[in-house]
Amino acid sequence: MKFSSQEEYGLRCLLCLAREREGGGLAIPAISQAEGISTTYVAKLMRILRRGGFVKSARGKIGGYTLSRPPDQIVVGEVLALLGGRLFEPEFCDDHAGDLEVCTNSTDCSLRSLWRAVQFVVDQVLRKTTLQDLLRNEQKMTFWVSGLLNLSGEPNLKQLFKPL
Amino acid sequence: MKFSSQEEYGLRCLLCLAREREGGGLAIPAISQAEGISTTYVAKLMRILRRGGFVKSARGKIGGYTLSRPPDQIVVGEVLALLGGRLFEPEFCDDHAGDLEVCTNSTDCSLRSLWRAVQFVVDQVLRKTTLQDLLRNEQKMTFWVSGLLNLSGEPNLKQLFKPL
DNA sequence: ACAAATCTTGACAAATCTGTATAGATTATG
DNA sequence: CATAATCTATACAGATTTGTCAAGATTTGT
Repeated sequence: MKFSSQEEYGLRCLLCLAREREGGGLAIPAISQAEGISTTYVAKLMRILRRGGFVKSARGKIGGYTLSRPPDQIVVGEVLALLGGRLFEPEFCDDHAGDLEVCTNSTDCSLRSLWRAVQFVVDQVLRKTTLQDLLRNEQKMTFWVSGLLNLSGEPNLKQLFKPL
Repeated sequence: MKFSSQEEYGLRCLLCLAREREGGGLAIPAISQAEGISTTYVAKLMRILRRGGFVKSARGKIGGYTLSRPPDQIVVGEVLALLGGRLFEPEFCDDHAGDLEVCTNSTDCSLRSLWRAVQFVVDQVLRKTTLQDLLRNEQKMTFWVSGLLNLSGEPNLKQLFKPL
């Protein structure tokens, strides 16, 4: 299970715009330079983000990209879903009918339940995280995340660093 | 963010073995038929699982594969880490020193913190899930997962089905 | 009208992931 | 020993993802 390149770089481009105060826009070359991605790749990513409704574009000499909404109203989970799809797609195992019906294939469906459980906990985090939240530095971000997870105090912080 | 094919099919092969009571083994053709995967692909996956220490193999006419340990001692998170790697690799952003040091690059590191947070909640689920747990049917599995997530009762169950 | 800077689009090449093919090594059984 | 069934290992082709290229369209300012 990995984040795709498109998810990582797309989100970085969006963060780049979020860092511009008062909705100031950026052109592709500026984003490219700031993030160290080629201009053509930035163009491709921004096109996806535009069609997903997260940014607006303007052509011409003073054109560029701006966020469609303030950073605190752009949910990271929705951005990642656009760039990389969802972990658990409803079509994963279609042998069942109804919302809580039990599937005929117990093997597939125990996987299905597991996939859904993972999707659920991931959404718990990503639904509550906005671009604005990602503008903090790492230390603040770590404490904030700790709060998200209903952890409190120093000892639990260490859990964030514990390997599997 | 997706589970890879290798993660899904590898875990299915392992589940196939777990379903054999009393550590009875299975040969590649049997697993292939049970899961609908080609024998050659099963062979490739089982090789990975063997080198990861999750199964033992025996060659010859009465050979085949068996789990190295009982199903309740095989942690799904460890299996998936072998088959598909980790979401958050420690090398993700190496510009920092020490465990709680703040990275110089605030952008990279807010992503780093986010990735780590997602990894953390995923591990919360996958560390507590064993092959034995996955042998339940979907309904039992859904309730069990609900307990894992500190949810309780019918209303919260619905959360598992809520889209992003 | 023209030029310069910008975004837009589809096609393309390179890298990675998926799944298959093939040849070989090991072991039980007669 | 011979055979048949098994696992082992590497190499290979197809599909997908990643990232680039090139030609075009739009807008500003002169």
